Amino acid sequence: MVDSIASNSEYELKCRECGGTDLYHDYDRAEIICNNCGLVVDYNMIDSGPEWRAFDSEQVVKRTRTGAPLTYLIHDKGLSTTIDWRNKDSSGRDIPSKQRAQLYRMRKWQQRIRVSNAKERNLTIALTELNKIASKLDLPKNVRETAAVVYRKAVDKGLIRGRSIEGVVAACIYAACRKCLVPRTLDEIAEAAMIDRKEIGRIYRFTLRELGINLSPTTPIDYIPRFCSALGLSKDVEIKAIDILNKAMNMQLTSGRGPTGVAAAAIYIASVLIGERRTQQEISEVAGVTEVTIRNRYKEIAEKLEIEITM
DNA sequence: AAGACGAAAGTGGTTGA
DNA sequence: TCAACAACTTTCGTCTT
Repeated sequence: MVDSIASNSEYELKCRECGGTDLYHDYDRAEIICNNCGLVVDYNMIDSGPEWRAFDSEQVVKRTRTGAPLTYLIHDKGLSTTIDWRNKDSSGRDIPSKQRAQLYRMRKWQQRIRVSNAKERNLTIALTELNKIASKLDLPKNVRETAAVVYRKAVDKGLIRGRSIEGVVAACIYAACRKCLVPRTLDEIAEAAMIDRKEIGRIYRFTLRELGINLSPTTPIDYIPRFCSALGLSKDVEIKAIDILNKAMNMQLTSGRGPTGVAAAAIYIASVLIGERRTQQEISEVAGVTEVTIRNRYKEIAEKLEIEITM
């Protein structure tokens, strides 16, 4: 996330996904959210300005900085009161039996109010599921938040009815990964969520259409950092691979090709050129494509870019 | 022996009538 | 709804290091 702060230097912020400038600065949560497509543009930003500087649009936002951080990952955004289950008062003494009964009733109502209607209940289940899947995939927090935002929109639009909560959650995660430019393949998500890949894809397309979200197609470059680190390759290889991809994309060598296959081929070429060779099989495993595809792609690229590969 | 290569047949998804 | 189609996969025999 550091580089995104740097590249969006000096608050000339646009959503890097849809280009929208309608950004919601949530200073309480230290996040910037695109009102157009729901992307969590940035998080953990530092509010460097003094309290009184929030004078225009931010004035509606509460200026106080106290309280627990809000999060979209808890169904009530972390705002609820929780009543302790222990029968002790604040100084640790036992609470007399008369008041215990009252406390019991309070807890009961608290529970009822906290998860009051169908939507709340749905969110509770879904967000738990979301975190479970996201943990399996080691997804960073901003991706989870983005997925949660998308899911909330889906619930508001009533898109869940007729679909499984898990399926929609998986689709939201898939979308969030792409929005945040850390794409996972449908296969990876399907495995973590234990849902059929086709179903996730179907729900994904449906959700995007219904919510009017536009995602630019993933580029092979988005996959490079993850694949390289999975292969234990150095930054040099990564840079070289991205360099190759940029040239290849300029020459229209990537259109119509699966981005993972192209990324795998670029890494293969780069690893050979830099001298940190990985076998086609090793790369094919992390990229989720076959050696044959890597071969086909890298033949094309090497030929057109006139790169000599000596074994 | 491992890795790379490439032909051939099979598969799943998109497109256009 | 169906057939055509391109991309990709699987499989397998051969070549190279």
